[in-house]
Amino acid sequence: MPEKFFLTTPLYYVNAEPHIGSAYTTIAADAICRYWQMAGVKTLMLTGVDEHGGKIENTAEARGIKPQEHCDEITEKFKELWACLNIDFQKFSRTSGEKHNKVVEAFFKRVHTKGDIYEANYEGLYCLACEDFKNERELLPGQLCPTHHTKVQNYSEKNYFFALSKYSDKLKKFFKDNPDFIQPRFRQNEVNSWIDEGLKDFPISRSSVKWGIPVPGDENQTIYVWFDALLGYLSPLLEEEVVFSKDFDQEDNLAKEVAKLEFWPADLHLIGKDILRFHAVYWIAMLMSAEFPLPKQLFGHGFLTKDGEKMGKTRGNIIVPHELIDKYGVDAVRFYFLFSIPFGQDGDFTEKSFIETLNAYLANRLGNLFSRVLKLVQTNCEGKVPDLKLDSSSPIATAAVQLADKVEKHLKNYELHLALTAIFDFVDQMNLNMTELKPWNLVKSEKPEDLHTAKLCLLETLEGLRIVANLIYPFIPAMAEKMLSVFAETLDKNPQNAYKTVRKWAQLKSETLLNDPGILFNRIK
RNA sequence: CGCGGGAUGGAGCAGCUUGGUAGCUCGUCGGGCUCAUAACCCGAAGGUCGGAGGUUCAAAUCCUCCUCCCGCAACCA
Repeated sequence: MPEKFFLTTPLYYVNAEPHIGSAYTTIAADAICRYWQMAGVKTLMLTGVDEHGGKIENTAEARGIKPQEHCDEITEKFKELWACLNIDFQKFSRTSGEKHNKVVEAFFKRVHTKGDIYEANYEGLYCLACEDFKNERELLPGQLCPTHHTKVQNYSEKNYFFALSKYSDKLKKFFKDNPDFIQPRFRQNEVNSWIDEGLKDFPISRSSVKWGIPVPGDENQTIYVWFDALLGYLSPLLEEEVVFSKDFDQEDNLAKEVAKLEFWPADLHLIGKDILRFHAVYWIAMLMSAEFPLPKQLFGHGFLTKDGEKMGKTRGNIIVPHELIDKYGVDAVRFYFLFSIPFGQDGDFTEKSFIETLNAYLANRLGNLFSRVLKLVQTNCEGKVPDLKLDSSSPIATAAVQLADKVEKHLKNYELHLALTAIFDFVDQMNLNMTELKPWNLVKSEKPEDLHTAKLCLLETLEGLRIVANLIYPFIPAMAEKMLSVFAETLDKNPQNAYKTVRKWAQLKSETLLNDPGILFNRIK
């Protein structure tokens, strides 16, 4: 078990309202963090927004409002969505804040002092209509801008460059020495090939963008968004009085403060595969330059498609998180994405398979098992925990106490879907066990030993469900709480305390009354 | 030869790292049970694992080549 766990989601770009992709990342992050938190690890989850850049400037302008207003609005939507999705983050990072600016300035100065920032001319193809540089590959034949169909021009501007090329060998060695750093492992190949192709210094300032952090000592340029945004993982951890103190950006002060931080470096940067380059190459090199402690792991998950197609506004096939939540509930959304997409790979969303999965797992298996056992306990045991001695060597008991280890193993490997699969294998086992023993028949028998067997079966199932409820909590907290409320009279309501009993058998107190939670998850018709 | 991922019964996927006669969910068909949310259980039909070669006693799993799909390709969030 780790000593502490600091996880970040990407800082989402506020160019548009939150979409299902951001929600997916954040749900996964939340499940991972909730697990460690429940297991007693000191945990910090950071999410937030990335607010600077020319694109935001343009979007705000198009809406006829100031960039800051636009950012504030979109930021609220992100926060609201995280609340709806039951996301339990502790830090929310915004890159438009004054404190963040100070941190970025100090970082810039530090890297500059290390000799890794220099001025040079950036030459590129510029589209006057877009007011933006274009990549040769995206141009139409004849060097025409793809949006404006006008010819782009050669253009040269003075920029500040980060000396990325200096770090090729160091990065190479770092990834070689830390083979588990990039997750899933297959993504390491891609990173290696980027480095092998040769890393070029890249410009980290823009003269055309106003909405950004001014380059220290050069008010005509702003710092490139990525250089700024990545530091958003750090700035919220530093205290105000430290950042705003007089000599904060002098000498090694920033480094000293970073060294003092309890949670730095991040144990996991959870990101989408699209921004792997920025994290695996740029960010690590930036931290190397500043001589700050490096993160422990990077996980690049896959992308979601809808009905086999890439989602996009132009295609009009975007999944709006709120629509799904309103229609099916938070846990349904959380469960589907965590369970039915092998974590790390791309996954497809179709409403049909969404509904099928939820019905099969949440309603037919878990929900139904709850219903059947509680009904039997109600009619045959006066709704109380049967007063019997449990055998801790029965198949159900054995599987139950081993379940936590399985779940934890998969969680450590970020195999969230397998963690859930393990839980449901156990649920299946209990369903099957009941079907075989037929307690509903045994209770009608004249023989006392039959009645005993029946009640023992019910008690075992209750114990098993107690463990399931605890272990499934990080994934579907709301439903898990509903399950735990059944045992309210006999269990600690705090998930952290309840979790302590997850590897132990026979924890329910005899003769305590069980609450009826009603239907756990309604079948979707 | 730019890089990476994928191609497995009707649909969606797991298995491939550590080779040994293919597994899950949904769907279909037949049966059972009745405690339960038309649920649960059993059984059946259905795949020679994209194609071709190779290594091996043995390959979905390792190697080579090919085809098709998707993503990325460094100022793109």
